[in-house]
Amino acid sequence: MTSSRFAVATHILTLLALKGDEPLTSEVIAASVNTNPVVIRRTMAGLREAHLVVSQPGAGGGWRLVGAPEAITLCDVFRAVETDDLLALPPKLPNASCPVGRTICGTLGEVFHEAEMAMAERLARVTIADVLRDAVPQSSSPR
Amino acid sequence: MTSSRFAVATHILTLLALKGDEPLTSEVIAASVNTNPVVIRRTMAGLREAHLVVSQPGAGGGWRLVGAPEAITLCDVFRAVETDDLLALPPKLPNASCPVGRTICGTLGEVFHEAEMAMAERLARVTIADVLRDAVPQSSSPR
DNA sequence: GCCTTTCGTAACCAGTATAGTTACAGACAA
DNA sequence: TTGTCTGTAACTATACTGGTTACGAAAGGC
Repeated sequence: MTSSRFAVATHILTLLALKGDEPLTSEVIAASVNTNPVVIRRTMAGLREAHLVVSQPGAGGGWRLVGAPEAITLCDVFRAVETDDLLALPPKLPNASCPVGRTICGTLGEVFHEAEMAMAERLARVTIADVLRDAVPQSSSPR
Repeated sequence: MTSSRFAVATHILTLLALKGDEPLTSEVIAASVNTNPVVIRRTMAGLREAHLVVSQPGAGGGWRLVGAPEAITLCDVFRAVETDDLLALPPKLPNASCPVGRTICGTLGEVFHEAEMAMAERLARVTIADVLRDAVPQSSSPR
């Protein structure tokens, strides 16, 4: 199981998309996510590094979305906040004197990578704008 | 990040496939995986419930594969040992008085499920026989 | 320049999960 | 009946997460 950082990050970005250009403080965001402002700032660190949001200290400051909600996919969000692999290899190396132990990590490493790519591709088909449309149906005109 | 149970379970099943009908004890398996026999038995519990292996107590006992290695996919193995969802929703419910907080869990729940299904489909395309072929290339005749 | 607001981050705590280990009861075969 | 296995409970060390407090630094209003 992953941490909930990915879910929290998506929630935040959707909230920022809803508010448009108005900067939101960590405290306001924390009230919607129902957690602590520090937890929000911790999550935002990854999003800022990925250039998905910008932050502004001082009075009247807060967080703003960088790009268009249509241009941010959930895959981008996932990559920004979730650094570890989802599927884990064993903590200790297997016994190299066994033919299976010698090869299993390489084999599984490839398969795991492909499986994670398949998941990422599915996430890439959903954008923050899609998530926002679920929250505020009238927020977007049908194409 | 998941536990390493999935990787360990795949290792074990490949080992059982390599040995054919000869039953392997937890101790022998533990030596190949490089861990403790109890860790092995713990992992096997899920595989036994899923009818992927059978166990036999007593002298000359141990573990044997139930079906053909070609018939066991990594998706089967994953489902047998990994019970939790991979992608997690936040521990505390969001604020229902916010339009995003009200809907985000439902929206993300669907997306997460679809993403996990995409991963499972990829895992279903690999069998224990495939993994074994990586370990012992001559173990299988080319089709 | 000073004061308020806000981010940025370190530090710490509680809860939880995992892997590893010991211990022992129960099942089975020779 | 004895030795060999599985099955499982219990305990430990370790690590990660989320929550919290605290405080420094940046920015803007007065």
